[in-house]
Amino acid sequence: MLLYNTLGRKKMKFTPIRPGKVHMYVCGITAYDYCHIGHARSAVVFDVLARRLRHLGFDLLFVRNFTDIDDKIIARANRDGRDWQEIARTYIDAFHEDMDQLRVLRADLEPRATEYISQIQGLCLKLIAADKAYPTPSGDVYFRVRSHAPYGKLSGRSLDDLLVGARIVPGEEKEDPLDFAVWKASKPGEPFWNSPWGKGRPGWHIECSAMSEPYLPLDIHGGGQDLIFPHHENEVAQSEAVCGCELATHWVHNGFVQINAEKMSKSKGNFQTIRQILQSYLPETLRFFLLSKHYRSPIDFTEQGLEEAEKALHRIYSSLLEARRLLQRTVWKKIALPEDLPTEWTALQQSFEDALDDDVNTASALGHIFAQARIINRLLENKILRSSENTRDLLEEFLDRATNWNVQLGLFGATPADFLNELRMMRAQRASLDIVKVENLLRERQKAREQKKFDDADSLRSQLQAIGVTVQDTPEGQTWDIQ
RNA sequence: GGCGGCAUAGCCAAGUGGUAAGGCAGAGGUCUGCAAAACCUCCAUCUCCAGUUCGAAUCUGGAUGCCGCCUCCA
Repeated sequence: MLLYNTLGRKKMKFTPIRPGKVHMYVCGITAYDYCHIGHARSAVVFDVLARRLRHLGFDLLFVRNFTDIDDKIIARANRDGRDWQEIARTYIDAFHEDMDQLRVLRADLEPRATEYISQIQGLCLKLIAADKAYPTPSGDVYFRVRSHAPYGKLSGRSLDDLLVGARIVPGEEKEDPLDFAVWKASKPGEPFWNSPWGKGRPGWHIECSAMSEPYLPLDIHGGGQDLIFPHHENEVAQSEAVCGCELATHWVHNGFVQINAEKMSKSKGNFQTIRQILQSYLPETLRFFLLSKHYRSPIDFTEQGLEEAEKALHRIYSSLLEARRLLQRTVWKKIALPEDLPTEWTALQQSFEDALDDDVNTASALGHIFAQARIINRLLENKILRSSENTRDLLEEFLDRATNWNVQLGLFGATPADFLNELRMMRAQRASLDIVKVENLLRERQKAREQKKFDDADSLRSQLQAIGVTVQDTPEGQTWDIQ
């Protein structure tokens, strides 16, 4: 498969270092608040990559860490008057709840920074021994950036470029403004661990170097694009300074979720949490929305986007529902299908697979799914072909493919009738619809229709339409939906 | 200021040299007691300019606009 590599800035054929085995490390969250949809995107993107790698037969070891000690966690604990460890636990649990909803599979290993304190200190010692880092009188340890020639190779920056933008804080004990902390002396009242340099806690970047160390070299290292610099650049420097190998051969970075064409972030305060969105939309809607654009491009988060994702899901699930219904038929006839149809049918699924192999192009892959649904719908509509044995075979294959899509994308895996029902309820809730009133009107209309009082029936339909409900008459009776 | 990315129909969005996937919305038609859904048909020459090429949305140069990173951030 082709995978874009930030290191080199082009799509490259993905070949694991150890034949058949893939080590993938993705930077997880800092647990100090509920996850927003930016976190959701990153998680969903790497979830699909993980699913794809497994589908291709790779033995995948997927590691996603938690940062459970950090300035923000401490700040949050102080603000809420809670213990910092409790804060971290709370939001790690919330992360799991949210991600389970979004059908993001758990990583194989989910290490937490505080479980790796001794390894972190060990790394610091190695860096100091190699002259790559130095302690200061106040108990900080800094990485000596200028001692590491390849620094900047991932983010494509030169040290001199960086220096211009570097923040120079007076009174710091750094040898060079570019140096960054691998170990920070703790301030009074802050959590600390004893260390050779006094009481302190790890710097952010070193945590990941310590947690990924047992699995080096990594085949894939991932995270959001904002982590490229400085986080990943610093990780590269730390890890490669001591491990004698490349930290990772492939660097994969997902694009941002934007609001009004601007980056959504906590610092801008324009973020929406996953749980806020899930109050109004189904998890699968959000997942579909996030996968409807290529993972490296920015995606603009809008209500309209979610509603379109909803309609798109509705289309596929309706198709699956009708396919299942027709398959209940017991008598099938020998009727040939149009000549080019089987070829097209096979090609579409191949295109789906090819799209995923081309840098995880989920947007393209989804397009090929819709094209398949159209073929199915066409057969379902055709009064002659719908009773063909060949159609039956295609319908069965369609359902099998949906299972495959579910395995690889985490979409279309629900029972169609259940999904459509949940969707209707979610839409009813958004419209603050009085379900009891709807059902009463439906009953009246049912009666009117049975008595062939079509004017009354139409009037009731209008009333329902006025409150947003669209009624459909099917052979099984009335159904309704909200547009 | 340095580094990087993006610009495709009314909206969303694939497409990295061979003649524009898909979704939403819209128009006409089939089906229907009437509808809805579904199906059929229609709906773009790819920001602009200049190059390379038999041939470019796709490559090169330039212009314009938008975004990101350089400070915590998925």
